[in-house]
Amino acid sequence: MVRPPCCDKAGMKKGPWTPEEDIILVSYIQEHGPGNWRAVPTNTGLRRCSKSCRLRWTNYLRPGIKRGNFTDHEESMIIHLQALLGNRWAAIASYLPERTDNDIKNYWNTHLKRKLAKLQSGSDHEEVSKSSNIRSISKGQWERRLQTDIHTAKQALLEALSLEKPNIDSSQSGMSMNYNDSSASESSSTSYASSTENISRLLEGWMRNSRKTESGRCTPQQSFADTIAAADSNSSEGTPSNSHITLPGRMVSKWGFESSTSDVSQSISLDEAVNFLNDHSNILFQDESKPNLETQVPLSMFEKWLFEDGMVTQGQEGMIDGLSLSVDH
DNA sequence: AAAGTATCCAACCGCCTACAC
DNA sequence: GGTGTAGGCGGTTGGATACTT
Repeated sequence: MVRPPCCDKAGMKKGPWTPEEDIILVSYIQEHGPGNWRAVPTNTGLRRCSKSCRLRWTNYLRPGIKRGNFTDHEESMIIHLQALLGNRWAAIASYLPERTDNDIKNYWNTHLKRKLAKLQSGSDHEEVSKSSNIRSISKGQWERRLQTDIHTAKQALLEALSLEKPNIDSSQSGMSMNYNDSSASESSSTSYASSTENISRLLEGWMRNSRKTESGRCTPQQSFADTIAAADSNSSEGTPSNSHITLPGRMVSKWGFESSTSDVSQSISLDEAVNFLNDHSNILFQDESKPNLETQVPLSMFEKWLFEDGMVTQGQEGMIDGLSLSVDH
């Protein structure tokens, strides 16, 4: 039996997403929420397959995604988790809430794999191969253990968390507002698809145009060319602006951008927008696929449980240390 | 400056699983 | 229980960019 394609491939567009497509998708998701991807191309008129829409959202448009360089801590976490879980990128990504599985996978394939390979062919080959043996032995044990214990452990940790909630740095919360986000602003790529902040610039520009055209109404499509121009001019300035906001979908509605047929009936300042985001972040992101950070097991606790309880008792802490120390930065 | 090579990463492909009927 | 479908996942590709010669 041959599986039919997820959608009719004929007439479906492929390749990089355009700003307009992104806005249409974001606008649709703000109205309907993520999910039911099959209906997205039909309802939005996007000539994209449902999978493509889902991927674009989860890997790029979804709020809370951190882009740019991986920190040392993130890097060591990936190495540790990959050693324990294998190439289960989605599982690994669940412990790095701001990173997508695709990002982690790419980072592993392009950076970490090479680093580890370099290490393995290094001078301390003997020690490395010893660690590799330990790793191959421990992986199965740990997978089993993880399967059986992870739920219990998480429950316990969540209970502990509910007693003393850690202060979550706003810069690390699931809500990503890219103003002052150095990692985002670092990206100086000129291609549209490589920069999330372009979406915010786009929307910001669109808002500006909305105000400008309030008296003489025009459709989003009509003002789109101006918006692109505004985004481009912002982009060329090079320095990040405090007004660059990565907009979750529902925000767009608040500002009046509903669909191609909607009127531009509201306009608010960016400060107001930030306040709105702060006030509504719990609502805005509650149904995202990524876990809420408040319900996410903190990495330090997870690591502690993972490595102290297991590795130490099995005399394997050297493996992890060896791996993390071996990663030259 | 131009050509060749390496690297990065967004997006696609195909397989698998869960679920509805 | 069997079948069809949607969504999720990991592997891979290809275009763009960066770097080297």
